Amino acid sequence: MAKIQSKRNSTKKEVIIEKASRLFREKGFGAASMRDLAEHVGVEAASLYNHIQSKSEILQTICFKVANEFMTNLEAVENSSQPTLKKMEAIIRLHIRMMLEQYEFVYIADHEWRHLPEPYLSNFLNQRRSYRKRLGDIIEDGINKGEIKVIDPYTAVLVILSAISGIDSWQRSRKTTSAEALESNMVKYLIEGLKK
Amino acid sequence: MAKIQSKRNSTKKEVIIEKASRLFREKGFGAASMRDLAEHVGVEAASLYNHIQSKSEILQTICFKVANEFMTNLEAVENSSQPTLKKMEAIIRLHIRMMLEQYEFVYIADHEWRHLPEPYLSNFLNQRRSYRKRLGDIIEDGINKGEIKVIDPYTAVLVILSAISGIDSWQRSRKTTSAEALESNMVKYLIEGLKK
DNA sequence: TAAAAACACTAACGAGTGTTAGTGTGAAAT
DNA sequence: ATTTCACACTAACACTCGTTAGTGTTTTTA
Repeated sequence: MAKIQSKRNSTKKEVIIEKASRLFREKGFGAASMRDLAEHVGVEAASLYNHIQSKSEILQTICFKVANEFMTNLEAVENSSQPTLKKMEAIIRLHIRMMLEQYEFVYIADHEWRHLPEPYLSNFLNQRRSYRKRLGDIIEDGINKGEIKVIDPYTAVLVILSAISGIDSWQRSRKTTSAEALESNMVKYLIEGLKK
Repeated sequence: MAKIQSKRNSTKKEVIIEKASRLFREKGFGAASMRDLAEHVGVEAASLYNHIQSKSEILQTICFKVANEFMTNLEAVENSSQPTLKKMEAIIRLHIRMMLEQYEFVYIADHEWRHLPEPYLSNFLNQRRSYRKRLGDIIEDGINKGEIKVIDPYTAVLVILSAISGIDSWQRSRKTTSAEALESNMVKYLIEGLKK
């Protein structure tokens, strides 16, 4: 089949995307060049095109991989029959874990989606809008059932998602805080704001 | 004195910076070109250099203008003798208002500082680190005085600042929510998480 | 072992980048 | 009225960009 598996269990295309994710985060999509990327992969720039179609295909792959993962999780939570607070906690914990474990990917989907070409850009934004809407619906449902405090659902979603995505700017400057401690501290703050 | 004031009370340099802030936000610093900017100003690209020294000078001006404004406010709050919760509310409200009223500038200082050249980059990051540290100290002080709930101060700062900076991705999609409502909803959520 | 497929290489393209040099022009200062 | 100064212009330089063509080399398949 494929000639090379540069690391076990990963095709060269996957290696490229992984290296690219690091580069895109550090420099931004626009400022990261294919020659830059090629050097990190250990190959000439032109050779990259034996594995990928374009620079923007890399961005698309990353953005939609992340979007799909969140969407899948959301559906699972929606279909479960936990109390609202537990649902929200599950979602918050997944977001934090994704942020800690797949940091580069999540960061790019969060900050570099602007550079997606149409029609992917619209597609991505639609998915994001839908995700937030459904998250808001869970909260609204909880309010109606009297399970959580009366609060503007959209504001709550905004606060929760933004707070988590802010971990990026924190993490590297506070290595003393362990991942578990950070997770539980954040959950505490964010869930407390929902409790009656 | 100066020949032109393209709008009353603003020099051409200020006009350039204002137009640039819009452009940098929409496209990102790297992807926004000087020829792009020139067109918005209504002038040829080369003419911009009669007013500014370089593209990156524009970014520096914006980033440090915002940083200084926040720093000045923080000092005022530190030197005041309100209870901790009032201090935090004042800071939160200023952040939200800055986000709503000087959106482009704040957004760029938040997202495009990466492209600052040294030594400005280090300088900016030091200021940011110091700002957060001092914010954390206010919270810690409040905990010691028993005025607010026991919580990890750094996590609280992270949640608060990130939540507010997330307004950008929200605002345009929810025009129905007025600025005042958004502000009071956010303050409610964020302050509630601090109360005993 | 021969044919085929996979993939890395060099060279180059056309377009776009920030920026500088040099020049012209009209308004302000003397 | 003349000099000075602010500022817009055109042209160009020296890159860098993503990407393609074409070729050689190595590995897999038949």
